[in-house]
Amino acid sequence: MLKPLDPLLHSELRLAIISILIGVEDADFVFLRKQTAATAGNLSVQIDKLSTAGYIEVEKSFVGRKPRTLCRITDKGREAFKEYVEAISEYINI
Amino acid sequence: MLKPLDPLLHSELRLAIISILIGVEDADFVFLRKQTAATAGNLSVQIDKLSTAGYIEVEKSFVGRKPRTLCRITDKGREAFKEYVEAISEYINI
DNA sequence: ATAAACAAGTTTATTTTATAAACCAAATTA
DNA sequence: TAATTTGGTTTATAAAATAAACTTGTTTAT
Repeated sequence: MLKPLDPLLHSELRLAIISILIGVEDADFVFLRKQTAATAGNLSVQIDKLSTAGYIEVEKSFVGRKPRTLCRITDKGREAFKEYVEAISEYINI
Repeated sequence: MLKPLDPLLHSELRLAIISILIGVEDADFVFLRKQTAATAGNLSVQIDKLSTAGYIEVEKSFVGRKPRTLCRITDKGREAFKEYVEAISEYINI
């Protein structure tokens, strides 16, 4: 039987966010927006879901006088991603 | 930029169906139901979507007096699956 | 100095999906 | 012959994704 797919990660935008964050120390909202080409609203919502689940940490600050939202993957997020990769591999490895 | 994920395949149950069908000549409703552990209603709906999209062919007949719904992947479905695998690989290959 | 445009998000509303529950017709079993 | 099972479909509900509208503050042009 195929492994179930973590619904939090089985979402195009959230998976893209995690995929980006896993390769870098951290990334801010503006960078994620450019990389994913998502609308700001959608990105905001999905960052929130990942943060609520504890898959990423979000740090809000100001750079000069502009707000800045920094995102970083957590150990829990890394582990969830690893499991997701294992699971989906079953589906795509014939 | 990450490739977009075909929304028709980026669904746990539809992906499972295609994943199964790609490895066999054909499979019937009962078999798919056992393999996926999906409810009959959900399976019925998702088979319909894949069929409407031309990703699978559905052949209804009777065996003795019991109805039988046979599913088989099409070339279009095979091609879509191949592209989906290429796309999602970008997300999961760190 | 002030109006217009832009930046960085958030909130709310709408659309789309997924899923389950209810249903149906025919066959089988008790 | 009544109840249950089989093999589904249809309809209703819950959840998700997405877009549109809004907010707060900043920069630019007049």
